[in-house]
Amino acid sequence: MNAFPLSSTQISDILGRLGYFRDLQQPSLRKLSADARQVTVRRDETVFAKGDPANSLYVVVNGQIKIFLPQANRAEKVVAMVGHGESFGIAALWLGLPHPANAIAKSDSHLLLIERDTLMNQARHDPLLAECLMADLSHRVMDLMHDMESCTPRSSIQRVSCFLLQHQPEAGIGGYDILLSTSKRDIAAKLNLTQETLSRMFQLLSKEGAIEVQGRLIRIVDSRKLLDFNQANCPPPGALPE
Amino acid sequence: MNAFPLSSTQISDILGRLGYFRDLQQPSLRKLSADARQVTVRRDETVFAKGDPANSLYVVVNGQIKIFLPQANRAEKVVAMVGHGESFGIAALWLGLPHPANAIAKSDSHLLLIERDTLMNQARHDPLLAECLMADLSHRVMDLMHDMESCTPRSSIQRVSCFLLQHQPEAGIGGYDILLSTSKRDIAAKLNLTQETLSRMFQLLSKEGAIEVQGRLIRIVDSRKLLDFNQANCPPPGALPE
DNA sequence: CGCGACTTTGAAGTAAATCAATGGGCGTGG
DNA sequence: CCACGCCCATTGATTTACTTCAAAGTCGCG
Repeated sequence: MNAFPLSSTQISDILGRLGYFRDLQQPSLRKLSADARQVTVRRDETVFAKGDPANSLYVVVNGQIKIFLPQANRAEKVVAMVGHGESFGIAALWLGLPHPANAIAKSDSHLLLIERDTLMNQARHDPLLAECLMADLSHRVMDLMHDMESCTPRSSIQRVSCFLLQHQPEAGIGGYDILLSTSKRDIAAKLNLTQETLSRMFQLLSKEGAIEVQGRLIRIVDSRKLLDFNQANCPPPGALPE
Repeated sequence: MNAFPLSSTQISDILGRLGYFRDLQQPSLRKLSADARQVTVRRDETVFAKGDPANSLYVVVNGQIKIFLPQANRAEKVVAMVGHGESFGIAALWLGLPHPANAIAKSDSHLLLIERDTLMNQARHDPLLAECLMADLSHRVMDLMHDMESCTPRSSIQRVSCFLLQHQPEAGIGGYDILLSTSKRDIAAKLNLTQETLSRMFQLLSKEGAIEVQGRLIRIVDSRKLLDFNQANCPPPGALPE
């Protein structure tokens, strides 16, 4: 994890274009940039580990960071994939607690680090910043809820169909495409499945004519069938209607 | 869900004593209380369902609310148990999104409802309130991460031991007591287990001398053994008699 | 005392993990 | 341009841990 010297105004520039802080005013941006630094991390490099103190907010300029919980048996539960313009590490930072998960780079990445005190002080002075952060945290909560929803059902076919349905652009019954944000191995880890099981489920859904799989591109052909798989108690067709 | 008329100052009083808003100044409290209302919900009554619009923040004065994701097969995933002085519904509220989960009363409860606009406006004016809300949301994120950690491991014995270890007061190896906040059925639903499996795991841990169970009181006798169960790839060879 | 809710116990079936090996895609280097 | 190695994905065979179904046992409370 190499520090990368950039002028404060350069950093302020980058920050301002990041969507995350899009609505912020110049003075606030400059304050945040004052002692911010940019770092580069290489693929597979650890940004922080579970239990590390949370001293700064991480904003992803480019690349991709994987947030995951380490588990026994070398398994891991993927919590989030963080990409361009998104941030991570805010909850632990705000409470002054150790990080609850690991963060490693899936590809070479550039990150901006904003110091804890700087952020908290500025949030106290700028309601707009506080609003940004609230919105970010709220999104995190909603994401985690969706995650729970897709990784807790008993059967794997439900987990997978739930996941695919969550990526539906609008509540409708048309078809749509999903480009997986990461490898199927990591998607499996997000759904609490093995890659083998995920593969088999994709296959099953393909055979049923619900989806088509081409590498990382999943084409949802018939979302109604997905709904059936999601709701039904799996195999017995029409077993328990109410 | 019956509305319960209380004067604004009464509500302000209650709010101020709630820990949640402990640090707030009087003027802020009064603003929030202005159009707040108190409602009573009876045991098993639904406060809101997944998909309902989020119009207000809920603060629990007394009683207990269960937040859970409905699943196929009548199963449910318990996300949180909310008790005295805690709040729920903030994430969806802040983003103007529908609630991601269901909320029902586990026992007769009194709730304070604060309107969305009131809360957001006041947060813009009072940095202290914004801080409170940030801290609350951060806690929610941390809780959800812990939840993930305890409900995702493959084996049920790991789920249970992880859960028990998370309630350890300090990082140490001494013994301690846990008073379950709700029924074992709901605890099982939180860990994504059936009540039967949870019961069997408690039994196993008791036989191993790691814990003692007396109703809702769990006495952790030897947390090191719990750690073993948590880390090991299930039963260490020979440690699990038939 | 007796009812209902919660919990425990038992027996059986199954879905998913595990282990193991093959196949495909892609970049590097010969 | 092909050959090689690496990583990711797929496929198959086996095992077992968990759910499910069913029933008995406990606890608390009117």
